[in-house]
Amino acid sequence: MFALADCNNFFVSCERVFNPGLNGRPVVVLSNNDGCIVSRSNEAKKLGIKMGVPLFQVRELVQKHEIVVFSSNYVLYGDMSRRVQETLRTFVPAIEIYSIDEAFLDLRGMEHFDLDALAKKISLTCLRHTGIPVSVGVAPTKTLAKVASKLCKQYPKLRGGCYLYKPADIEKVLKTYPIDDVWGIGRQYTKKLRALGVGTAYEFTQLSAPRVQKMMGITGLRTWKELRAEACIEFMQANPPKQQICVSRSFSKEISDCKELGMQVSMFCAMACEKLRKQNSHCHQALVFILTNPHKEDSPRHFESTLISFQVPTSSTLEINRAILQALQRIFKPFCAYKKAGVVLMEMVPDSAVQGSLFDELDREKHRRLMKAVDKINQKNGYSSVAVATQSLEGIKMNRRYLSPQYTTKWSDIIKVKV
DNA sequence: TCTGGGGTCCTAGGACCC
DNA sequence: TCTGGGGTCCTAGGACCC
Repeated sequence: MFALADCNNFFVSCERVFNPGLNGRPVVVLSNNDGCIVSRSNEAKKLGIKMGVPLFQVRELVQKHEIVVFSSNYVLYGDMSRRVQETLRTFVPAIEIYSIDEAFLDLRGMEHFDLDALAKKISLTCLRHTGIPVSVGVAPTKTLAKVASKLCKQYPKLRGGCYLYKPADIEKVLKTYPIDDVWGIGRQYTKKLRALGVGTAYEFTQLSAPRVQKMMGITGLRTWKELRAEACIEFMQANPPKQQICVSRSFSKEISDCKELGMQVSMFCAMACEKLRKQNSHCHQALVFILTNPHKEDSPRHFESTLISFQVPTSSTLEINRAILQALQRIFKPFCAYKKAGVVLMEMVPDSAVQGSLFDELDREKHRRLMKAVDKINQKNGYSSVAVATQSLEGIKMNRRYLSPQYTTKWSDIIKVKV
């Protein structure tokens, strides 16, 4: 058996923990740059606010119903996520962190426990310890555990925990479960399946295996098997190092000045390199890209990227930054208004497997020690206490009009309680 | 006026090798 | 006149996830 612990409306729930006056009111949280709605309270969902819509398209609705709006506060959400994870770890030997608001729990070998009671207990404990409501679904496969956790959200009677294992129960649930809510079935497959008259998860399980494989490949077949209670998506306790690391942002105002753009890109580069070192990797390649606003029809559109290869894999911010800024010079076009830029690191190798070169001119040991010191200082004293001089000192040019305090990570933002 | 930011896996087809 | 058989690697594109 596997469990999925899924935080309900996670970003909104984080805001509510420190601002209980928001309970019962419609609340939404925006993406970076205050662009789109990425988290909604149940009240906001009921008002018809869709996931991912740009804020400006629902402005009227927001005003009419006095929907409370927040910019995304990832420092807060990251910290709350860590607290939930730590609570989960106290219940099971192994958890797989699937995303900022979801984790799978390995319950293999725990079948003699009352798993329904356990699920409810986990949910209640998370709420008590962190203030975040969590839905815990337990089932024989990961895909069915996802189904079960969704049931918790639909039926408050379940008190946050649902154990779905009897074949008859599974069949009953799948018969009313919309196909597009199944994990692994996205928009394209939904369209194809609906055209075949498959509207529920149950109907999908009734197709033949070869037909499913032909239409949706091996991944589709896995989903099909999982819905039929045959576990085939592995439980991954340790998350493997990333094969790509990307840092990119949209800007609040378009940038036409090469130097100014360089300062932003330089900062993305430093952020990406920090992530790279954190997972103990070096990279062979780096890519920088810049683009103009694709939504603007009348001004010149431009997307450009360039790839840099390093002879010897590197994780030095200095080396990568220099190469990236040179590359940026080559692709930058004057008279273009750039709306977004990013840096991607690729072709990773572990620190321990770096192939050196006889003709290397860089003192890599010196860079390594310097980067280690920089990371340590920044970790202790806060983000970009020490930075490359080409980096922007003002941070990212980003709208964050509705930002909440950093309640849990900044002394001055900690809530004061009056006695 | 205003439109996010990260990732992964799989497959088909082309280039190339012997 | 006739024109093999087996393999690998790489890339782009398409699907998916949160």
